[in-house]
Amino acid sequence: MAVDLRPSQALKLLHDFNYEMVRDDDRDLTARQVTILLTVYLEPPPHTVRGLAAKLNVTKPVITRALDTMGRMELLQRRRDPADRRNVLVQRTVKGALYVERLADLMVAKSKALPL
Amino acid sequence: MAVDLRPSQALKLLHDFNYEMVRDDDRDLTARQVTILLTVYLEPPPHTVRGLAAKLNVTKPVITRALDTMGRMELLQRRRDPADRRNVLVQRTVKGALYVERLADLMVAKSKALPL
DNA sequence: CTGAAATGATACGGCTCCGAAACGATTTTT
DNA sequence: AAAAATCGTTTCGGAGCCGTATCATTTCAG
Repeated sequence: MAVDLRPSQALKLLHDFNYEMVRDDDRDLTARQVTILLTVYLEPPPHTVRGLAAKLNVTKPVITRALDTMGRMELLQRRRDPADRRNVLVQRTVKGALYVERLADLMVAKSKALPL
Repeated sequence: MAVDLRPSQALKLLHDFNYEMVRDDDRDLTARQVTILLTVYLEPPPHTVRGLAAKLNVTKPVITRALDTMGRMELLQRRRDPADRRNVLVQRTVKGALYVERLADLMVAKSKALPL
């Protein structure tokens, strides 16, 4: 069955999802950080700093700093590319997988509560 | 028909939506700002600083500053409550309505593109 | 009429993020 | 082997957002 979302439902879903995130977490990820995280978890590897920067249309330092931040949070990890040691490969972590799973569950729960 | 979203679809929707927002706008709203904006546009008035702060579980200055920022962007506007001049009523604007409409359209478009 | 309560705004110091530019390490080209 | 190119990081000054504490205005209670 296709996902058929009306504009009013889309807005309510967006609101309810953000509302829950804002209420729960003291400090949450920026839109850029979420996009980086989900890109790494949803799209096929490898993910490099340069590749992510080009894909998201941001500068390289933005990626580096986002990796610093989300690395501290253990949501992502860096690893040198053994083939070309100039590259840094961005990889998933257990904690990151759980975080992404929580995002998915929250979206699903909020979508189920939408009015017909 | 109910909105039936699987976890993998939810994540892709979240990713695609954020991706587009990040790529388009140089500077985007924070999760808190989005939540404030959608609360004002989706829930029945009146909306006061104190009421929004309590609802979102944030401090009052957070709301004041968000109103400063989104007021400059003309997405929301302040108005003194004539009945009780201590209150500030947060109201919609034409520009804000267009912005919210754009959010809805983007969500709908991305949901239509989801795999079955 | 005066003091307390309520409301939103402001001041402050701290933290994070930003883009541009410069930098060190590594690889590729000449 | 030297020079050029590539990649990610760091540095810099600037801007935004944070929570706490305080402030001015307005309303309400005694």
